[in-house]
Amino acid sequence: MSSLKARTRANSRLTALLDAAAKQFAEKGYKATTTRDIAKEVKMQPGSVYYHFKSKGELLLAVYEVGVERVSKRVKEAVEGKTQPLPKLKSALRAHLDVILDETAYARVLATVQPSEVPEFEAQLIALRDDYERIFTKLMKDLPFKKGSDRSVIRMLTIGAANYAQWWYRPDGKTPEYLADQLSAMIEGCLKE
Amino acid sequence: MSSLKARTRANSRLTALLDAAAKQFAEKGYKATTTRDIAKEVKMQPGSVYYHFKSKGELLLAVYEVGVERVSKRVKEAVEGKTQPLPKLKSALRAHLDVILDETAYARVLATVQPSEVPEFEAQLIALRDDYERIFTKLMKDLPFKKGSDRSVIRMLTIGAANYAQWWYRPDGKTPEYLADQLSAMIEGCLKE
Amino acid sequence: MSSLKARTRANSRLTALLDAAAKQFAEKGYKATTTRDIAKEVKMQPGSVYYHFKSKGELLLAVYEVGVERVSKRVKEAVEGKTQPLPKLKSALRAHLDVILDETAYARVLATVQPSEVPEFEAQLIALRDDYERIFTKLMKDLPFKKGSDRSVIRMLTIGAANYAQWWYRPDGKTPEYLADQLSAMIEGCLKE
Amino acid sequence: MSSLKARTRANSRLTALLDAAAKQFAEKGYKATTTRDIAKEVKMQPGSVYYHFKSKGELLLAVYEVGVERVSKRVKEAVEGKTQPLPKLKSALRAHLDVILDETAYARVLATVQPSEVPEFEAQLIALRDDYERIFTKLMKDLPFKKGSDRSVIRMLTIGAANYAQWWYRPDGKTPEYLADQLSAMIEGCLKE
DNA sequence: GATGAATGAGGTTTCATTCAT
DNA sequence: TATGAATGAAACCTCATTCAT
Repeated sequence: MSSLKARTRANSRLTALLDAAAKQFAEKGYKATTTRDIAKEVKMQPGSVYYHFKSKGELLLAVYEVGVERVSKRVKEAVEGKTQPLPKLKSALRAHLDVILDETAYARVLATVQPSEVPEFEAQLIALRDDYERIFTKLMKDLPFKKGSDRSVIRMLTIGAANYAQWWYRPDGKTPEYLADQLSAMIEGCLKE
Repeated sequence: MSSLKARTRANSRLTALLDAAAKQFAEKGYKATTTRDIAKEVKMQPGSVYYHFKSKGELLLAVYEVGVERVSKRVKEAVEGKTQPLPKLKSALRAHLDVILDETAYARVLATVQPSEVPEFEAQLIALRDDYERIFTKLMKDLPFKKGSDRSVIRMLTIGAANYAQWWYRPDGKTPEYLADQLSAMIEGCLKE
Repeated sequence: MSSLKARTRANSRLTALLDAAAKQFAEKGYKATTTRDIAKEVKMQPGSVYYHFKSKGELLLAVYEVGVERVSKRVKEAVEGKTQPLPKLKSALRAHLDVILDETAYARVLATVQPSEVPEFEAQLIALRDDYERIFTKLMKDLPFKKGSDRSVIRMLTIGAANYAQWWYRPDGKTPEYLADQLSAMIEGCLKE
Repeated sequence: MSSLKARTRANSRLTALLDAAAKQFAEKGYKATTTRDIAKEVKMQPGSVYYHFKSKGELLLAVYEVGVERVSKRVKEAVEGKTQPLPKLKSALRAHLDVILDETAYARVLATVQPSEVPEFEAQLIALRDDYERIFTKLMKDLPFKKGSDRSVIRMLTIGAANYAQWWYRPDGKTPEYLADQLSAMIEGCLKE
């Protein structure tokens, strides 16, 4: 099988299928999403999904891959050109929350579906997620934390705060950027001045 | 039917059933947990669960209730006697993370199972969770935030950071208290001095 | 789960289920037999089969076990009391063919379904079959074969001839006993006089 | 459509397809063999099989035809030149077992797939098989059986013993010829001297 | 206070087959 | 000569739930 990217470029049905899967996985979680319902959304027969993916798990894996790729790209772009550590992190957080709260569902799946829910692909899902989180590890490395502040714990708490936001965030309230700024301020409080 | 509390006091099998349910809901989520597996863990027949609870949803509701009660009690105890706002919040966060990361599974379910996963009881589950979160609303009301800091957003980000911790926290690393202190420091940075 | 024997004694639906499975496995083979059709024959829902057996494979295994038990019992009874090797073998072959060609389907399944068709239980199915064939190994050990005759090859050819008979035997022609006598005669030709 | 022979001569892909089908039908039986797996073995797409054959059943029929043709040819060649009935039969049995146990899978399919498994072509498959077995009917007609021996039953038992051998024969043990000799000896025992 | 037997709806997956290109 | 995409029927199996005992 050729790469997913090559395949999707050529085929709009496959893209639609992935979109539907991403949307439903993000909304309902992995287990509660049925291949039947995904198929129905793109007007396929349930069995037709299996022409494109060998199993429900592989479908999730594909969504995860796209998700990581998209959010990584956006965050990297947001950071580009910036040189000072704090503005860099701020931009990154804005991009992250923007993608997770605003955009297509792919990235949201990263925050919704825990790798442990799909034992057959747990390792691969974790690896993908770790890949992404490494971007933040790097960004935080350059920040001058106060004595007593634990860089890596703060990183995980921050990512958690951002990812969990999808469970309470309502688009009609504050913007993702606004959330990002509040979150940045929380980190800023832990820095030397 | 009499109250759950009265029933559990009188019946150890019922307690075991709830314990098993809490454990499995916390570990695998609502959908991925089967009534069969819960029953098996306490050596009941699948059908017997329905002697105690009318449905899987009601079982979750019961777990949620116990969870809220326990974590509320612990947090309230932790705050008791303290008068200054910041130490009060710190204590509360410690208690919260302690219960969520350390203790029996009941409280963890609050962070694992989203009310939207159980439409029949969504309203009640949200109400229970809101009840609990109100404790933090109050605690934060007394804190002197800097200009520009959004009390309610910071509250939600904080709770999110704490709840999400269960997905990455390993008991062999730092203690829950340590996490709580880092999280407190992040809030502290948003306060006037 | 208690033993199959105990369970079937107590429950006629389970017995009916096994009977239907045996009949259909014998007639159509393992793959071509569907759990749906087995269920339908005993007026159960397809899913109900899985209350009694964990999988289609386990259902076959149960049939195999009963099959081996029945044919073993009949052959052992047929041999009982006889002391001379040749008459003993003749009786055994008669019993074997009788059960395979005449009786309930259980034994026929042994000759119809090759263990390799059910990879998950291949080892167990082979063990069961070997158990049974050992009866013939013993019976043949006492026969005085001519020089050049290979006891074990002749045993396998004989069992094969008998088992294959179900593919061409028509109950309206000769009796199973008649076949057994012809087959005995073929073996007899290989003995010293 | 022109004859299969003509088509295969002209097209090596078709030959490969038939080879793969024969191999898999022989190994796994008709039902357990999927057109997909056959296609995959020759690196075709599943749909492409249907360019060559109208259905899975016709594919089997083609394999059966080739199988009968090959084993017939080999047996006829083996008999050629010989005049005495017993050596003739011995040669025939050797050839039969040789083809069934040693050679390409085509012939093995005759012994593995029962016509009843493919209702749409049952009659044709039986006819093909009967064609072949008639060779043995003729060979046995010339043998001087003892009184009491039933020529046609012995023929069927013999063919059964030979065909069933594929289920237990291991190439690392005795040779097919050796089996054939033992089987011949069993028949010989039923002859007048 | 529970169980044993079963249901029925629906889940994931398989597979022979079709058909436009 | 094929293939890529899909279908539709049906396969095995799961699971919340029911109910007589």
